[in-house]
Amino acid sequence: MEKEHTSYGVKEIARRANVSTATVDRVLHNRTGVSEKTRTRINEIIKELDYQPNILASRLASRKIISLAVLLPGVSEETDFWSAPLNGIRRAESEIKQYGVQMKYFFFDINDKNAFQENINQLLQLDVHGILVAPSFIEETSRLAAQCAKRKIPFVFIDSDIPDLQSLAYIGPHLYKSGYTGAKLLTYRLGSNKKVLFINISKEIENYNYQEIEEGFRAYFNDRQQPNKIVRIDIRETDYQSVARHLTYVFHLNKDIGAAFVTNSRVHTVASFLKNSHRTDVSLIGYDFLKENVAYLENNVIDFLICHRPEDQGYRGIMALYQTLVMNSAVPNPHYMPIDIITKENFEFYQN
Amino acid sequence: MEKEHTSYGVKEIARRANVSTATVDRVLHNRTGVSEKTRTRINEIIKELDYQPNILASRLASRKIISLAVLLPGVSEETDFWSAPLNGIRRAESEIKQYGVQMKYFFFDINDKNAFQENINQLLQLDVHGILVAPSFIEETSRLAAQCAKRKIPFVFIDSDIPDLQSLAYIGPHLYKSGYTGAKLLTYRLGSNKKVLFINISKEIENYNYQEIEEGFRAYFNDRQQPNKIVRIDIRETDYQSVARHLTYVFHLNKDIGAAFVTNSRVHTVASFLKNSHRTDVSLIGYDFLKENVAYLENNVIDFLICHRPEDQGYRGIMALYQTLVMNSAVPNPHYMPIDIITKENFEFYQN
DNA sequence: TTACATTTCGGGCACGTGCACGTATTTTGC
DNA sequence: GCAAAATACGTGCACGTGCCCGAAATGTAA
Repeated sequence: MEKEHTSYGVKEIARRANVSTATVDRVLHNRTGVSEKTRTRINEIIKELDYQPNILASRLASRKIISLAVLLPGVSEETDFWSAPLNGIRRAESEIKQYGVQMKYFFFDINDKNAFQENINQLLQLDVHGILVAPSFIEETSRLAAQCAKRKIPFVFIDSDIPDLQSLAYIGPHLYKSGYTGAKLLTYRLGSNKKVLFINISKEIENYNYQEIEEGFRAYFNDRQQPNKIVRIDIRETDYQSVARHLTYVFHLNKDIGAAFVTNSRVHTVASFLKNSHRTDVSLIGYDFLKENVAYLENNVIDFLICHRPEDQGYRGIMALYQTLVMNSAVPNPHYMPIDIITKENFEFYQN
Repeated sequence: MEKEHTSYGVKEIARRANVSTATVDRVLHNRTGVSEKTRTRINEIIKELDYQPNILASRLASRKIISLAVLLPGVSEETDFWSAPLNGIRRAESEIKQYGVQMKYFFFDINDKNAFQENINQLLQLDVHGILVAPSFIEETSRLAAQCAKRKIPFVFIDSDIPDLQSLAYIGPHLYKSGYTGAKLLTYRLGSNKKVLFINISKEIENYNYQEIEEGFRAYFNDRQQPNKIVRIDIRETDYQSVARHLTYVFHLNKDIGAAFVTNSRVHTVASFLKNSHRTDVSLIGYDFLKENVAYLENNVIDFLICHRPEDQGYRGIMALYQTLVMNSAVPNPHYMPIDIITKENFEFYQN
C-alpha cells in the first residue's frame, strides 16, 4: 500500500524545463530574478502538468505565519448571540493552526461606536494578513475597508453586509428573504381580520439590517394581498421594563393583534411579556437560537425561530480568508446562509 | 513575522531522554525494539510536554496511503437523492487527499440485494482502512459489520442506522423526531374534521426507517390528541401510473382527506397526482431537496420539504473516518443531523 | 574464550517546498 | 576596453516526522 506518484512536483517541472527547483519556485511565487523566456517556458510546463502545490510541504517549509484578525461584538450579558460565531471561528482556528495560522481577537461593545473604532486602530497597527469583521457601524467599517484596500488586506463581513466596500466576501443571511420567510410563517395561524405587530428592539440607529428585513416582511403581505394591518414599533431600550412598557401601550391601542414578529434575537423579551400578560393567542416569531429563545419555543410562547447558522458563519468566514491567503483559491461572494426554521419539534437537533 | 517555536517535537523529546529520534518514534508508534526502561522514560516526557505530532510533517513523511471504501446506492434515473451524499464525499475527498487518503467507490442498485452483497465481497478483498456505507439491507450489512469487527476496520453508517452493530458512528436523522416534526407541519392548515393520508412508496420491504418515521408521526397526533384519522397506504411500485392508481382509489374511499405525508423523496410523484387531479386543497409534505420536489414547492403543491442535509452526511461520514484513522481522535456517535424545514420562501438558500 | 543470535538503539535519508546565499552571466557606465 | 552593477540561476539546508539499515550492546551456548 505504497504512495504512488499521484502528481508531479517542482522537481519534475524543473527537470523538464532544464532549470533548478529554485527557479521554478521563483516563477511560482511571482518573484523577480527570472528571464522572461524561462518564465514563460516554466509557466507552460506548470499549466501542462496542472501543477498543484503540496500544501503540506509548503506550510511545513514556510517559516512565515499568517495572522488573521477577528473583530466581533463581545459576548455581553445582554446577549450571548456572538458566542456562536466565535465558536465557529475557534473551530476553524484549531483546524488550521497546524498550517501556521494565528488569530488575534478584538471584541467591542455593540453599543459603543468609539470602542469599535478604537479596536480598528489597534488592529491596523498589527499588520495582519486578513480580517473578519461584523460590520456593526457603517462609517467606521467603511474607513477600515479603505485602509484594507490600500494595504491589500482581504476582509470578510459576517452576519450583516455593507455593500460596495469590496469585501472579499459577505457571509450571512439574505435579510430581505429572511423577513419574507418570517412573514410567511407568521400567517399560518393568523386570522385575516387580525393585526400584525412588527417589533424592532435595538439601541442602534444604524439599523441597515432591520430595514431589509422589514422590506421583505412587508413584501410578503403585499405579494399575497393579505388584508392584515401591520403595526410597527421601535423600542430603543433593550431591558424588559422598557419593552414591557412599550408593548403594554401598543396592545392597549390595538385590541386585535394576532401575531408579532421581532427582528432580532431579543424576541425572548417579548415572549416574556406575552407570557406574563397571558396573551397566549398571539403567535410570535423571532430570531436566533439562544437559550432564552429556545426555552420559550419549548413553552409554546414562541412559534418559530429563524436562524442563519451563526457558528457556521464564523467558521466559513475564517475559512474564506484561509482559502484566499494560503490556498489562494477563489471564494463565492456573497455567500448567503440558509434561512433555517426552528420549532419546538426540531430544535434539539439544530446545529447553530 | 517568524514562526516561533510553539510546541515541541520528537527532537526535543529525544534530547531530553538522551536517545535518538528514532527511538522516540518507536515509542510513539508502539513498535518493538525499545527496552521497557527507556520506553517509560520517554512516555513520561511525552506526557510532560503534552506532545502533539505535527500532522503535516507526519503525512508528508509517511509513504503509506489510507484507503476508504464508499458503498452507496447509485444515482439512478428513479432518484438522484444519492448524488447529494456523494457530493459531500467528493468534497471531503478533495480536502484530504493531500493527506494521502484515497477513496474506492462502490455503487449498488437500491432494489438489488444481491448487487449490494456482491459489492461487499469485492470491497472486502481490497483491504481498506475504513468504510462508509448506506446500510440499505440489514442482513448483508450485519455480515459486513461482523467482518469489519474481525479485521478491526472502522465503518460509519449514513442516512439510516442499524443499531447494535458497533459502527464507529451513525450520521443521519433521528427519524422518529423527523416524523414528529412532519406531523406538526402538517397540522398547520388542517381542519380537525379532515383525514390525514400517510403514504409510503417503496419497493423495499425492509423499511426499518419508515417504521420510525411513522411512529414519530403518529406520536404527534397522540400527544396532542388530534382527532384526525390517519389513513395509511403502502405503494410497492414507484412509477407514476401505479402511484396514481393507488391514490385514486384511496381518495375515492376517503372523501375528506385534508393533508398527505410521504415518507421519502418520492413526494413529487404524489404532488404530480394531486396537481393533475386538481386537489389543491390537500396540503402535502415530504422529504428531500430534489429538483422535482422543489419545483412542486414553488408551485405551492408541496407545502414543506423536510431534509436532513444529505451532502453534509457524506462529508461528515468521511471526515469521521479520517479523524479516527489519521488524527485518531474520537467522533460522536450517534451524530444526528438537523431536521431542516424547507418552504417556498427559503429554499433558494438551502445547502443540501 | 569464541561464535552467533537477539535485543536495543542511532545515523541518516526521504517526503515536497521555501528561501538564504553564492556563483555565473549579462548589462551598464565611462 | 574594463570594472562595477544588475540580472539570472543553482546549491543546499531547513521544516518535523517516518522508517530503513546497520552498529553496538547484551545474551546464549559450546
